[in-house]
Amino acid sequence: MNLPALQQKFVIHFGEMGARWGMNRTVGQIYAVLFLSENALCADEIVAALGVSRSNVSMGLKELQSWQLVQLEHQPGDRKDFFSTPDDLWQIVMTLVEQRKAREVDPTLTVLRDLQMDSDYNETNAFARGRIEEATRMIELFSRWYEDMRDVDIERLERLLTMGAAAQKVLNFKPRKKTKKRKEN
Amino acid sequence: MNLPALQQKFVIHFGEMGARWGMNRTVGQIYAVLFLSENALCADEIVAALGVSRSNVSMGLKELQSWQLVQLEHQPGDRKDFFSTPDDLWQIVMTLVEQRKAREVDPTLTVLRDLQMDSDYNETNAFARGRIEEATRMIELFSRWYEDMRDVDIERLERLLTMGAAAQKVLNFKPRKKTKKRKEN
DNA sequence: CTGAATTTTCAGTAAATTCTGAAATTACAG
DNA sequence: CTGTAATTTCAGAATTTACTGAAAATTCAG
Repeated sequence: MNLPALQQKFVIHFGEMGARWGMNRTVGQIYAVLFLSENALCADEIVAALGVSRSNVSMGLKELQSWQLVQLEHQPGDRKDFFSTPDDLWQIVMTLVEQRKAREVDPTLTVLRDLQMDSDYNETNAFARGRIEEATRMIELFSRWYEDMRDVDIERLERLLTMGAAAQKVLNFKPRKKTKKRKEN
Repeated sequence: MNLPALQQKFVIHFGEMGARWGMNRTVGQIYAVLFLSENALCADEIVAALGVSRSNVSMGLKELQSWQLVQLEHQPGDRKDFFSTPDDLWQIVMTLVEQRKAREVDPTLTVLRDLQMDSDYNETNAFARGRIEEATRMIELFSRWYEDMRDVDIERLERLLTMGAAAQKVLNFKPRKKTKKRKEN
């Protein structure tokens, strides 16, 4: 890997995280390199930075495009494709959230609804039915909230988050539930 | 797999999702079986339901315990371990969020802070430094919000979500940003 | 068109992860 | 203690996923 030591740490960390975020290591690393770069980079520059094969970078960039996490641009008089990440970090976060919702929660909601349409849904034991319905309601609640919040911009977000936290504190006149799920390892 | 057809669909779906959620297929399936079961189950019952090896179930249950997603109990006069999921779905969701935060965002915050402590941080190019600092701020913002919201219960949450969404609509007197990140595939 | 530059595809391989069965360990009733 | 039930560990096998290099396809200047 051919990068200043500090940036390399960042890139390696994002590689590890990428793996936990449904991409893979290389994809995470490509993203990290682009994220730290002021100007858009072409595939060969990424190859040089990461020391992986050209084809791997090509596939990684395709993956990032499918996540809409990366922008393709062209430079005058150059035939190569150049890639960059949005300047606005908040937009990046929202895209990530949108994509993960689409990949992780929407399909579940679809399955849950399908199950409830199933002809022998009512044969299923009542407890399982209750669980399925409860889960459906919970996901729908979040989905509706997400739809409402989707386009909020970052300045407004800071206000809303503060507001939400304050509201929570105000509403919370009863003593809090004992918090037993704090981890200590 | 030895389960009523409808429950089997549910279990298989959660297996696929489990894989996207940093567990693996079997772990997701074990969780799904427990989630749909009114009473706690022992390992052999899970083996029977899923048709995987006893040792695989053992490892899966250990993993679920490390996520604190599963409770171990004992039944009078029985030496086996029995496992169940919390009755309260909201608690399950919060545990998931807590755990994913601990696995996906906290380590990143640590790395970002470390980078900024690094002796040659100031040698790093200004753009990259800006990105790192911006990312740090964003994660800290969410972390603080999360801390405030962590122990809210579900009835209160419904109010807060509604409130948040309403607040967002009220604040949003300016026209919304053009939403260009909706995917259509 | 032609051909050089660039990107993409893909079959095969490498690497990583998951799963199993057998053996080891633990837990506890008698 | 002893013996049996139950759980865990772990080395190797099976499966899945990631990566590469070579070949194919695409793009576009001339």
